[in-house]
Amino acid sequence: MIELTQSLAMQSAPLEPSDGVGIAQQLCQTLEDDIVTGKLPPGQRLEEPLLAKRFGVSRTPVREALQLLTASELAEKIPNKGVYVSLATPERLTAMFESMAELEGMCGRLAAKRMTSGERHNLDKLHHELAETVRLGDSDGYETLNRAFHNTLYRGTHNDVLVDVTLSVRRRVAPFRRVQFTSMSRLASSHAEHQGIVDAILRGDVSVAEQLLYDHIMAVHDISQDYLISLREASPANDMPAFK
Amino acid sequence: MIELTQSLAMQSAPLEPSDGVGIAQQLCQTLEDDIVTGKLPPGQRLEEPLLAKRFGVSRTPVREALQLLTASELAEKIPNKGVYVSLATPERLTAMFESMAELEGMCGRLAAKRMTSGERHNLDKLHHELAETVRLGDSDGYETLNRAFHNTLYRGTHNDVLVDVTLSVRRRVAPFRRVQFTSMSRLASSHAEHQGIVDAILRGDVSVAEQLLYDHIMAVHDISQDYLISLREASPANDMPAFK
DNA sequence: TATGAAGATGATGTATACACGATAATTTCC
DNA sequence: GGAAATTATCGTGTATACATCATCTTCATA
Repeated sequence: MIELTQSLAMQSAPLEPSDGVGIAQQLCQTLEDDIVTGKLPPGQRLEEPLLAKRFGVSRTPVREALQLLTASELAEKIPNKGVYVSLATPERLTAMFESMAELEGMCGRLAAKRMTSGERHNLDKLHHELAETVRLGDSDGYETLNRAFHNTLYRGTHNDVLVDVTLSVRRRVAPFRRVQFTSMSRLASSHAEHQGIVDAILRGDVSVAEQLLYDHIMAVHDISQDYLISLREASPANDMPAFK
Repeated sequence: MIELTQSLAMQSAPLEPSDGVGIAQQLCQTLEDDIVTGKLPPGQRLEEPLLAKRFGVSRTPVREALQLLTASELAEKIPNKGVYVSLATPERLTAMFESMAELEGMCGRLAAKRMTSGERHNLDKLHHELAETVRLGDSDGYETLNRAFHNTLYRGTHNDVLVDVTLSVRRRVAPFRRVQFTSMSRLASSHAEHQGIVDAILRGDVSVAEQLLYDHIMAVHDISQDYLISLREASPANDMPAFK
């Protein structure tokens, strides 16, 4: 628990406001990364004064960043009691992954119908680049390219709202999707699943694309569920205050 | 344009902070209502000092409320240039309704599979209550019950995340869904569509429930699209500043 | 007269200060 | 000695003040 407190209290880079965007967005991005990578574990309290001191800014942009996190459901705000990193129960995890699987399937179905030949070619190219990272065992590279692969699928729907919705859910599950890439065998099987997906999309097979993408996400769910349960057995009770 | 400015500048109820929740949430709710009802038209600028004066509060909770609106995509924030009520092009409208239709269909499919007998009974009861409002021509009552009807469907999925996502998209399309209820004939046909949906759900017919719900939403899309186009013909150019 | 630059005006972005509420520690009473 | 109440401390909620940026006006110049 000590290093966690340090990660909150320790001073970070000055975070100049002269950057392209505002301070709050940078803060939000940083906190989001820390949540996804596990530096800020679920249930962790996010105190404004501490964060303000850590980043060398006032509470105002910190509040804004915390509100952004809350809006994307990565954190929960309890009135007069502070903001906490969202806590995942096995039920919530299942709900998140099922939603993600449904959305991915939906995107795949629409993408198989609507993608231009250029977009289909791009998807195929990404798929081949992913093969390289699998061969090298480069899990970081795989994660990056994998994100691009799925993004391409989403955008293939040619529906900006659907892209937004899907991305918002993906951000929510990101902290739990990530664990899969630590396993090399999962890297390979993930890529194998992609193969069928790409084939289905390239030939415009909407129902197969939908089904395979659903299964693709649900496979990750099973892994994450196991991981979460093993975590909760290790540290039994997480004491996040309930609402009122 | 004069009455619009007034609706922003005119002082409103004092908005005491002693209420159940914070000031920002109340502000957000009020502004959301004003957007949905059309008092604040798309493209309208939302200036913090004006709103602060109108509600008799400082800029801080106003900023928070505007950020909440921005998070739900009802408004757009342009750095250093202010917050504006989201502007809908026909393309965005179609994207929103298609997403909504897909999500409703998905919810209907899962609800048809998972609803308890009690939940199915509730849905049927709401359907019969809706019949009453149609008979009376009570469009306000219909709108309220209709919301409850669809909410029951969403919750029937037993997936909180999916409920959240669906509700968030519904809030986004709300300003454009609303116009349908001004037409009496639409009230009747909407209710007629519900009949088939309820039947499919009660007998657990997943694919028919999904398809009928998709069509049900897309019917509203057609109406809204016509309405939007007629609007844009009336007032040609809406001058919302572009990003940079 | 048209055009462009400089100043004025006002809004947004950020920082600081105060008020309220919650939690925790200490004291007091049983 | 233990439990309940009171006070102390700290964080959140709100208000206000200052800095920065955008826009509009105005005046000078071509």
